[in-house]
Amino acid sequence: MFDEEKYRVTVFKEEGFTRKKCKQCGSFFWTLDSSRETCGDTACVGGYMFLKDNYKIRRMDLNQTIKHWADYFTKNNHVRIKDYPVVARWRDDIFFTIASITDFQPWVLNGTVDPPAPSLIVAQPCIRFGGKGFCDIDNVGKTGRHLSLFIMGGQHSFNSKIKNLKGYWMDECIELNYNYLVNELKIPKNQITYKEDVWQGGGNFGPSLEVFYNGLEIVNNVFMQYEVNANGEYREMEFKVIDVGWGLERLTWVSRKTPNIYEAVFNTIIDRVKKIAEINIPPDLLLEYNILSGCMEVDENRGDNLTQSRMRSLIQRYELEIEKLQAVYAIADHLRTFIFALADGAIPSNVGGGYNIRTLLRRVFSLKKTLLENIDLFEICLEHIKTLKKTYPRIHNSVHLIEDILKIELERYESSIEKGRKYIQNLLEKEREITEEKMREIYVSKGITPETVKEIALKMNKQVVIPTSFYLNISNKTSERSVKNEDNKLIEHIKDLQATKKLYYEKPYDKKFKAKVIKNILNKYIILDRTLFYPEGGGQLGDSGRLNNQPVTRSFKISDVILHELEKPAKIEEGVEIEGEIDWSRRLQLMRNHTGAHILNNAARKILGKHIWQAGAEKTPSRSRLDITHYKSLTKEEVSSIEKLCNEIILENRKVKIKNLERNLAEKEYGFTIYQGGAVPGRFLRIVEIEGWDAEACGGTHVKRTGEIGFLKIINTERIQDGVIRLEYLTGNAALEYIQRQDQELHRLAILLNVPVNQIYNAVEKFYKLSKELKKKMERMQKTINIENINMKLVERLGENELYTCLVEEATIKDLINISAGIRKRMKNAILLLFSKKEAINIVLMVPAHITKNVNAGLIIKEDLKELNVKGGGNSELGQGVAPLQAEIDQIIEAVKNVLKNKLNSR
RNA sequence: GGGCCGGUAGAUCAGUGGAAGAUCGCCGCCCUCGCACGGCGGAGGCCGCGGGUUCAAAUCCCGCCCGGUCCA
Repeated sequence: MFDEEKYRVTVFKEEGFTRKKCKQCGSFFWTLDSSRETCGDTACVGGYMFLKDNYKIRRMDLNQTIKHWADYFTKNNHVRIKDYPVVARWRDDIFFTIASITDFQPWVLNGTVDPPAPSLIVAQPCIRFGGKGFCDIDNVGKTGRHLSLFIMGGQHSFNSKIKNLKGYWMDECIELNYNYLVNELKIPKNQITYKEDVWQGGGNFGPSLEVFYNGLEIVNNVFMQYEVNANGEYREMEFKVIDVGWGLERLTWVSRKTPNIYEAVFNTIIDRVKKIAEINIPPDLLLEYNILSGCMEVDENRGDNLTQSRMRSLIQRYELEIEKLQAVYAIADHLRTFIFALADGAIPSNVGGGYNIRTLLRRVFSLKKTLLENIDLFEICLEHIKTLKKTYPRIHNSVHLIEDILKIELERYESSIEKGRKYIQNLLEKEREITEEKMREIYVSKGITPETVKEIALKMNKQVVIPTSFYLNISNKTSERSVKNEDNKLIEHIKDLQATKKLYYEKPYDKKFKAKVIKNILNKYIILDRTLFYPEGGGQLGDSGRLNNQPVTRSFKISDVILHELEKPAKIEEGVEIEGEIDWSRRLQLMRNHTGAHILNNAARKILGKHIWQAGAEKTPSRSRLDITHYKSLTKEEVSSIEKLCNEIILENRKVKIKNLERNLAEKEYGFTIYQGGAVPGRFLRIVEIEGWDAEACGGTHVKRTGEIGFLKIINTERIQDGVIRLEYLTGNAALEYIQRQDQELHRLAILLNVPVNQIYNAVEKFYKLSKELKKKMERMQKTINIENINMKLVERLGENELYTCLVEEATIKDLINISAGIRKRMKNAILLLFSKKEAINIVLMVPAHITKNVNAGLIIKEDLKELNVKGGGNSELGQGVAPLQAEIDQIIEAVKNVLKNKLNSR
């Protein structure tokens, strides 16, 4: 796409790099070694060849690497900024921070917010679970270089004349980086190659140069320079950005020359586990094996057959030990990701990013179970924390959770496996084979893999075939959601209008205002130059009220224009001044609920731990709810502690301060906990701070002091999904009314039961038990009943059988059946025809088992009594049915008698 | 966020429109000097909740709640 000159930077000219074409992959690359034929990519050079190099490089651990790297760039005019959380709360398109550039998307890159400095660096932990070109979890442990979490050394420079940002561009960038590699890290220069590539994403693109050290990519230099429009035309951007990502763990690896990246970064953990698991592989053999392992990416080319067989022959006698060792690597990696994610507020769950965390943990459990029974996962986590906290002190946030969550997740995993095992055993006993269809259903609905099915089948001496490309065929057939497009039509009407002035921020306690009508759309939507009406947003409902006495039912905004929706069409002329009034009691209640949400959120954080984040919220005047991230249901005690703490904050009558801050400043001053409500757009953030308690970026309306909330009552909590707890709460009048209603109900109950309120529970328990006992007693009596004490009449002798009938007062069908069964026990030959009158005439016909070859009781009721308006059915021994109240019982008896006579005589 | 599977005795589950079951556990009795085993008997159920269809619903339909699981 770009020609040679685009990549020919000053360093290449000065040092004498030449451009060559890789004989393996065909890419162009730059090198100082005129005899080199390959670009330096892992597969092209046949593995991690740098491990065979004899050059001495300073040995560093990961913390030292980060410091070494950061020191170099800060000495060279870069500002080091604090890294962002791994959970990307400021983004609504991704769950995790996947690159250092993520920190600046979208606000810096789209020009809304200025970067903290023209040239900066950040040691950004990034999590990648999969996706095209990203780390596939299956590669971790096997390829020697893949990690599910890695520290990306982000090196960024921003260039814009308009914004007065004077960064640097390609020449300077490559020179700077080249000097670091050669002079600081002491990597031999003739082993360094620069591979040409084109980077693109999000409508932007530009040239990139990937830097390899003899088989290992260690830096990628991306120069975002062009943008593409809808027609495919492109033009140079005014705002140009350098996006360089250093693989900091890879630098550590290069410095230590261990067989793979895991041994370099997790060495303390791996040494210990190796002893426990008794893994002993000769070091030179492991090195040889790992040099080749770089070509074994699971998703892409699995390495050619030659490499595979060479690897196999290398480890012949150590196959199990290699497998174990790779499990150790994967576990060490996964647990590091787990604790990092936990520290930044992610929780294992069946939805969202939490699901990735759960999958990761289950992989750990499974590897431990099959290969490394004796290792202690919690200890490994603690070891990670010990190392990581030197650079990332916040990692400590997760320490109080790890043990508990590991325990809970393990229990869930095991019970899930156990359930699956039973289900499969059951299925295999009944079915001869398991179809592919069934296999798919089992996996999707119960999470049992075909491998597990096969394993269980094998133990039962049954054959099961695992379908080919099984996992590829699991696709999601989700229906598209229909999008409400009424708002889209409105966009046409408002696109040239100015932003509405927001009076509700300046004067949050005003009820009336005057404003000019800017536009009237279809006599339904009114747009003013200014308004007190708060538009729906941030989980808070919009205001209702009146405009010139016309009721307004809803207010909402499209970009910065606020629309007032009228209840019924009204002619409000454009250009005139009108008077508006908001429904104050409703607004006040919304304000109480909103400030209440902030208090509640932090109270939950204080009581339950730092992993608590807002996961959603809704505030209506009557009822509000706040969803928080937490990994198990709340106990009654926890709920009342949270409630108590909330009300203390309310009683302390703290100030609620509101200020607008530049995004960078707000993040710096208050930290990332300001993003409780999710992504907030714009350069300035409106920070709502409850003095000494909580600060959040929030566009809602709030009371001035917490005391105005009056009282906060949590009325219900539920687990709406794994990892998310919903708290329903009320404030102010609504809370009081709720308590009063509860109180009234209790008193009604107390009067009914004739006991004091505090004894209601005991009283109800007593009555409940009594009613159960009576029901039992009744059934027992019905079953022991005798013909004599129930007024049975003999209708007819039919050979050895006798037809009896009886009308039982006040009996249900079920009673009749119980009575019949009771009599049957004593009189084996009786044919019983019982009736009772309730809403209709109930009929039960019970015949002895030995005559059912001739007589079918159910069929008699169903077929032979049709003419008498009897409806019903049953099995051969027992028929049941009903007839209308006015039917003649005698006629029914007569009919049954005749049918029986016929059937029994004709045998 | 979307899809799928499930909720029946203390536990594990069977029951696909016609009398609510099995196994384990629990209680009592027999056997034994005693225990375990064995034998006999018994207790234990709002069949998740709420509607609907039907003469009749654990069973069919709709909604909700709860649990599990897969995919983004």
